[in-house]
Amino acid sequence: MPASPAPLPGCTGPGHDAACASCSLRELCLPVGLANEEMARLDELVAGRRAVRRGEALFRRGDAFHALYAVRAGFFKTSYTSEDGRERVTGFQMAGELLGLDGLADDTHRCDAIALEDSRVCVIPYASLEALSPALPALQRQLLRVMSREIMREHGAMMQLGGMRAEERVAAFLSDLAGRLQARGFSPSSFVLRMTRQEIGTYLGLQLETVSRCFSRFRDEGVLEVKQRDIRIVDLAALQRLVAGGQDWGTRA
Amino acid sequence: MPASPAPLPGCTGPGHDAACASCSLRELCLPVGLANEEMARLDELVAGRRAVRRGEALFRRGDAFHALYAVRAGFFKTSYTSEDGRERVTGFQMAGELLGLDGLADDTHRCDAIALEDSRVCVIPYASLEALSPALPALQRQLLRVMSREIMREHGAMMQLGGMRAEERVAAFLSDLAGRLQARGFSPSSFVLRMTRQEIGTYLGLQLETVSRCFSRFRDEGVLEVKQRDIRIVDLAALQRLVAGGQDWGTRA
DNA sequence: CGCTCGGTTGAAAATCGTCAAATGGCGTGG
DNA sequence: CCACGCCATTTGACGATTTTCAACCGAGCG
Repeated sequence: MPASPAPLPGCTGPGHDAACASCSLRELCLPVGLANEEMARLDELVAGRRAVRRGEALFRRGDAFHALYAVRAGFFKTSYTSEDGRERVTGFQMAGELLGLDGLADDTHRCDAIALEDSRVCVIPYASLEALSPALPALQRQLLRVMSREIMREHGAMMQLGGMRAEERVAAFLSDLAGRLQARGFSPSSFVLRMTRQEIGTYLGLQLETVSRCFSRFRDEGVLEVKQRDIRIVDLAALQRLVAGGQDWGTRA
Repeated sequence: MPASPAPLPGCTGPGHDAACASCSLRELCLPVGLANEEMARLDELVAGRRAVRRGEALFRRGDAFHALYAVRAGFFKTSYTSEDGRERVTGFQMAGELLGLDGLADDTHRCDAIALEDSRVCVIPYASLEALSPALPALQRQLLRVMSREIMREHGAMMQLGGMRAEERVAAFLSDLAGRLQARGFSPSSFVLRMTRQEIGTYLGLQLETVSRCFSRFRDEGVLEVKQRDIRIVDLAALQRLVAGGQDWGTRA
């Protein structure tokens, strides 16, 4: 790690403990495809880090938009909350994923971002990003790519859900989660859900009871081991078959 | 219209008949918020126009990505098609809306864009856009905004659908359509659907029969007049109440 | 130790998908 | 110009899935 000293012990200070160049997430984060020198400049941009404790908001709907956030560690959900207090989860974000893109549209965040466990993020002031962008075409390109990917993700994942039944949705959810965990070097088969059944439900467009029942059925079928939020995927292939099956009839005859 | 002569009679030539500055869609299209001089430069970028006849593809999944398209007139759908020929519609685009953003992620289009009526688009080569971008921060900003909006649109519209029942989805669909038509100076209450019930269905995650039944029910309730694809919205407020109601219980108890 | 919250499970009710048939428009070809 | 056939749409009946309502369990916390 050439650009920065070893990770600092205290991590809530103004500086950040790992430069982009030495960050283990650089292959999943904004710096994808940037040359070392470019990465260094992006690095200067990162205004600092912020710790968000479980249950706290990184930003809330209505907040002025002035920064993007890269999740460094932890787990977030983004959601809309209607006046009467009911919420719809729009996504779950883990390390290496970007938060705050929703604010670009009109300089105001349109959803809440809540930490589901104690988390840390890199703060990337948007003004600086914009200022630096002309000098770093690769960065701008990457930013657009990330956004495009985001569009595809929603577009893909969510739209597909439209044509799936409950079991298939839950299978898709678990399979997606497993894939993302694996990409980050975590076990794709054994993990702890950071969100409640209710949150999964509103994300998938299902009732919490239905989600619970799906978990139970998978357990009964030997596909999954479930103990509350501890999940062990026994037969990932089976889950993926379910997903594929559901996509297939897509719009069915 | 200072910059260009009146719309030319023949419109399939290499040039385009209305410069961005004089285009009636400039408030809805990429040029939003650009100064006149900036618009002129964007204008130079537009490599030309392309006519796409009903049923033809503007681009298909797998096509190399090299341009964005602004719909100048007409109506498109974007969709994924699985191997067995079933398709899922991911969106409908009308004049002033951008197509092709899906290709940014990895330089390959990930969905099909099909004209639902004879249409014309402005072709904006992405290489030029990227090259010009550093000199036109406002343009870049606008591009990001459009993408952010797109994300919110999907995220918003689609996610909401997750928690809605069939009637509410169809109401949301019609109400959204009415709003977009109005923004373009068309009648928001009387219009012709350019897509089939099936396409609406796959877009909303419903069966075509269910869509048809919803139309019929709305007709019976005096909310709508339906004659095949001719639609007249009699009571828009009622539709909007349905949508709001559906969002409210959002994730229900 | 009692409480609350999250999760599980059951049974009844409602919604939506599935299958089937009939109608009507539109374009093609005679 | 008309007849034919295909496709989109509508409508009905039935069945499957999912929601709703309700009760219960277990873990964590004051």
